[in-house]
Amino acid sequence: MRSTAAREAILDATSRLFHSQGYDRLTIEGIAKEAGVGKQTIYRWWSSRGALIADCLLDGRLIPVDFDMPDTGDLLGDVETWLRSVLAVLEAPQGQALLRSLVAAAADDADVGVHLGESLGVEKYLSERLRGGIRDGQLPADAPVAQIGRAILGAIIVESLGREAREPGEVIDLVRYLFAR
Amino acid sequence: MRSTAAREAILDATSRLFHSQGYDRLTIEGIAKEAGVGKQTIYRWWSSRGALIADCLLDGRLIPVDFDMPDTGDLLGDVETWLRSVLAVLEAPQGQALLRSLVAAAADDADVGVHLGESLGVEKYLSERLRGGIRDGQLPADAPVAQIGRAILGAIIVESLGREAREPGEVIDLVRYLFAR
Amino acid sequence: MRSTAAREAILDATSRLFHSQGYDRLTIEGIAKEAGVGKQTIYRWWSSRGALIADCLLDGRLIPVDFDMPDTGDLLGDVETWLRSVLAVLEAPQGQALLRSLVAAAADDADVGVHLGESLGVEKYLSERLRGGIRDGQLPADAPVAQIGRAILGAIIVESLGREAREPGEVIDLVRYLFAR
Amino acid sequence: MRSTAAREAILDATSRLFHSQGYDRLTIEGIAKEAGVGKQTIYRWWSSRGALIADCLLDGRLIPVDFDMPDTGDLLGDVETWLRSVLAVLEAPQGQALLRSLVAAAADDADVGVHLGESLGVEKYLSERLRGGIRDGQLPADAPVAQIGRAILGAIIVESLGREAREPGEVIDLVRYLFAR
DNA sequence: CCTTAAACGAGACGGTACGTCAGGTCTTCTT
DNA sequence: AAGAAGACCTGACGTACCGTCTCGTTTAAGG
Repeated sequence: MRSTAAREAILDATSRLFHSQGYDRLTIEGIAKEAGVGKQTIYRWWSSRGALIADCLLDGRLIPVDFDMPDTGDLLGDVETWLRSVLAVLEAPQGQALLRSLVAAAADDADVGVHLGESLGVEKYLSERLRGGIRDGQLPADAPVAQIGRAILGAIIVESLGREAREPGEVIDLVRYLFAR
Repeated sequence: MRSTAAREAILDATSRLFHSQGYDRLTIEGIAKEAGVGKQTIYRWWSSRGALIADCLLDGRLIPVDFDMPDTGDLLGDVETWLRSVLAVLEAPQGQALLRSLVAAAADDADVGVHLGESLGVEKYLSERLRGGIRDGQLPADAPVAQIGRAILGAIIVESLGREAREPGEVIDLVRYLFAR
Repeated sequence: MRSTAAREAILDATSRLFHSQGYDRLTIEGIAKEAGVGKQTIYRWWSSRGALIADCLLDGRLIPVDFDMPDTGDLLGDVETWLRSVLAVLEAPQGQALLRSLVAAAADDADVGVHLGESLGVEKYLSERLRGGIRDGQLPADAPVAQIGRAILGAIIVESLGREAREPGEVIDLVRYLFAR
Repeated sequence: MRSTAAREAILDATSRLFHSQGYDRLTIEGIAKEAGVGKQTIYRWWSSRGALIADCLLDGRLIPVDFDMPDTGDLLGDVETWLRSVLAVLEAPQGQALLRSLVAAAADDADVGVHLGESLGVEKYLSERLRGGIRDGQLPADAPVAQIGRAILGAIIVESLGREAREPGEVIDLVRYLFAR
């Protein structure tokens, strides 16, 4: 007999606070107060802070972007389209901090970890499109599709962890290098 | 006049506890007790938990491996040599957890972030070797060296965050793909 | 909803430690540990160490003596009865130290101060009995009743602060002098 | 080869801080900093905070008033003269707080205790004058001189501990009652 | 429709850790 | 040699959250 209103309020409060304060300042008490909810109601339905964030992630509340990707037949162009929508998130105010918070949450909690790449569209769209690239011969048959997806996302993450002043074009250079053959 | 004994004891305790308990369970009080030191002595010299970890990282206390890399003339072979020594860290017991703890620390704290790649030898050895690959024509002149380094490290990190049962060969496939042309 | 068990345990621990260690060695942490209680539970209900002691005082946990005083018609005799029960507290082991601790607490904290004389029966019994002495003519109508009470208690306190080896009869001499006319 | 300059500076700082902050906020570190002195220099010459205060007391740095008392032949008048100079201290700004701080220090530390009454002139002047009162027949031969002194001082202290809004005349009523016969 | 058990908000509870303050001891360098 | 400076270990401060545990109070089914 679970209250959907409470669930809504909790996930809402969680994503709001996650965005405004980051993962490390996110507390269950803060969420409960923000959501106007008792702490027990949170503990009743989620086993940990991580589970809560994973739920938000799955609901698309943390990265509210649609990473759907067209298949125009131009592999490099399509991948750049996807990449630009990911980079757009990072260029928003606090975008880098948001990514690092997601990474921190993913490092802390397995639930978040398994859903992080997913909610950025890596498996669903990027890898899928790469497999298309193999089918139509734009990529060699033995191209390690999943690894290439991880490499692109990973390069973005490592750059963010390094707090380097981002040159927006750099990851695109990587992508071009990956498919230039 | 700063006590070197205290500094030693603190960094030692920090790395010991970091390895045994991970970043999220690492507390200043725990370190102080383990090191037989007052908390104030820690706060006097380090501004945060992150600064402490960054110092351990620089001292090579967290990843006690030498990532020096030969230049045998065989680019792919040399990169695989480097990669294998990185993967060896992950295959040790708790290796994956160690990497995730490092990532969590890097996400939390800028000091750690800027030194993470460094202490895995990414800039110092890997990128340097790649530049050598450009010089001797094994890589095209416009290969984005730094990005390739981040991509390899990033793929490893993303895989670890995803808690995927590691197939040891997978990242090597990526490396081969990157240089196979 | 406040836990009476916790309140009981805290006041109990406080008075126990106050007796055994004195005011200056009395710590909130010590009380919390002795009471098997979290520190916050103390801070939630008492604003300071003094408030805690004042509460113990009001509950009769620090000076567990009944200072009720008969009215036999013999003013001097009755006052001596009261006085002897006060002196009995001082003659107990650590009695002088207990009084000094109470005085220290009263000097530190207003709550304790306003209740100190009260819990020794100065206002309730001694002053009341003196007013009876005025009514039946054993004291002049303009005798400063409250001041006389304070003088007797004050003489005891000053003597204790002076660490003078107490001659038990001395304060009684004062009382006799006060009423001999 | 003790430095008198340091001694001066320390006692000066102590009494200055004692007056401005009270006994409970008086710290050795604060005194050292205020005096421009190393902590060790304090610990070298005084065994405790109390000893320091007792020294200040003896030097007349805490109650900078001369309680010398004339002998005009009028016992009550002379005692009132002494009393008024004591009450003047209390009526100064923070006078009550100063007295309570002295009492707290006296309760904490025996050295301070034995000198408190003394530095208010109780033994030296008041008791002495009372003995004169016996000699010239204004007091009965068996009047408990020391006790009467303590009673007067004690009444003032108890009143101050009770945080009662002082009616300046009240203690004088006590004195009049004590000698009206 | 009415009861009745669950889910709920509120928040107290025993804990752990935080970052700070001061205690008293101990160099180390200066005068 | 004594002192100024201040690092050191210790222990307590008052606060923030943790996850668990009552409390009444909704609230939504099922009798």
